Amino acid sequence: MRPGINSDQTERIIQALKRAGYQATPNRRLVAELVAATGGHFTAAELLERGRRERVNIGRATVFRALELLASLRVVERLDLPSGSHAYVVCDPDEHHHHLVCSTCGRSEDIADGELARLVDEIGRRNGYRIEAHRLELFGICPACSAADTAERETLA
Amino acid sequence: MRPGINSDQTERIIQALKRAGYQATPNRRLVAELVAATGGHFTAAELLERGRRERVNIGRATVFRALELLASLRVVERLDLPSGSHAYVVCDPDEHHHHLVCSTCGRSEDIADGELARLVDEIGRRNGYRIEAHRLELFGICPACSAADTAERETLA
DNA sequence: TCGGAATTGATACCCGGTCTCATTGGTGAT
DNA sequence: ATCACCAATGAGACCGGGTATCAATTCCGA
Repeated sequence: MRPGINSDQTERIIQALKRAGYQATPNRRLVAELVAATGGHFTAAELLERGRRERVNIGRATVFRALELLASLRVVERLDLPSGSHAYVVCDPDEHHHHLVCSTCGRSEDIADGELARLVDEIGRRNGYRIEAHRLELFGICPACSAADTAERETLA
Repeated sequence: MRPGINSDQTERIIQALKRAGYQATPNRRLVAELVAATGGHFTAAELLERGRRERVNIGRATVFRALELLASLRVVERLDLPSGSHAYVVCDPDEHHHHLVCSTCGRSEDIADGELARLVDEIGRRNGYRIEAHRLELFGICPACSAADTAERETLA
């Protein structure tokens, strides 16, 4: 992990906590760091495991609570993978967006809503629904994994 | 429930099962009927409960298995509600589509992919991802619930 | 009618997440 | 510095949705 980049992000998360009136306790700092240290998605169980490597006594509930808190601040978002399981991703709390997730390495990109808003409006109008929320999730192979994949294929051939 | 409409749909589900080489057992017929009898989404637990009202000894696993089977045939799809819980909806197995779900009554409409495909392509290209799957979910208030809501509001006023 | 495969029910289990509750720690007013 | 109080924590029980196991049944084709 590149310290410069991630400690920035850690700090941003901590600030978000404080701004919302929550304490920046050591546990929450730890979770913030771990979250910031992943470029992609992670499960609660993974995070817990990583957390326990640094602070043995951190409770399962504490990790879930921290994640829930971060989710409520929109610093983190929970996504539903095609497999049916859940994962969390760090993301930009400031604007409505969607996620593009690499199914190989788990890396995730924020996608601006863009034209989708128009499309969603139109669908609502056409069906007479008052739309309250929408969610778009994209899954695929990221450039790096794509490259790695073809490289491997070539070595085998 | 209107027999004409739903027995058609029940039959379609049964046919799909047979076509795929599965037996149309009494249990599966029951599940098919129950599924067809709902206009909107339902949880596995609800379905089980309704099932037990008609056939006391139907097992929980059997219901889950039937649902899983129908899902694999794309007759039914599992969706992730904003609340985080899961629900199932009946839907058209023949073409890729998305769902518009009423958050009040649970009714659900199939939405054709339409322009979305183009948008998805473009996002993939822009990010260098090879997109494998995408999912759009819309939540809102259906016309009927909207109407009921304003009606109630007026009586109160 | 028979034999093997498919289906079933009961039940134990698993996993992600939440609840409870007693303890600990932090914070702000004094 | 002290104290009172609320926020946060850990342990562990609990819960809900779903799956695995396994023996008993049912179905279907020969």
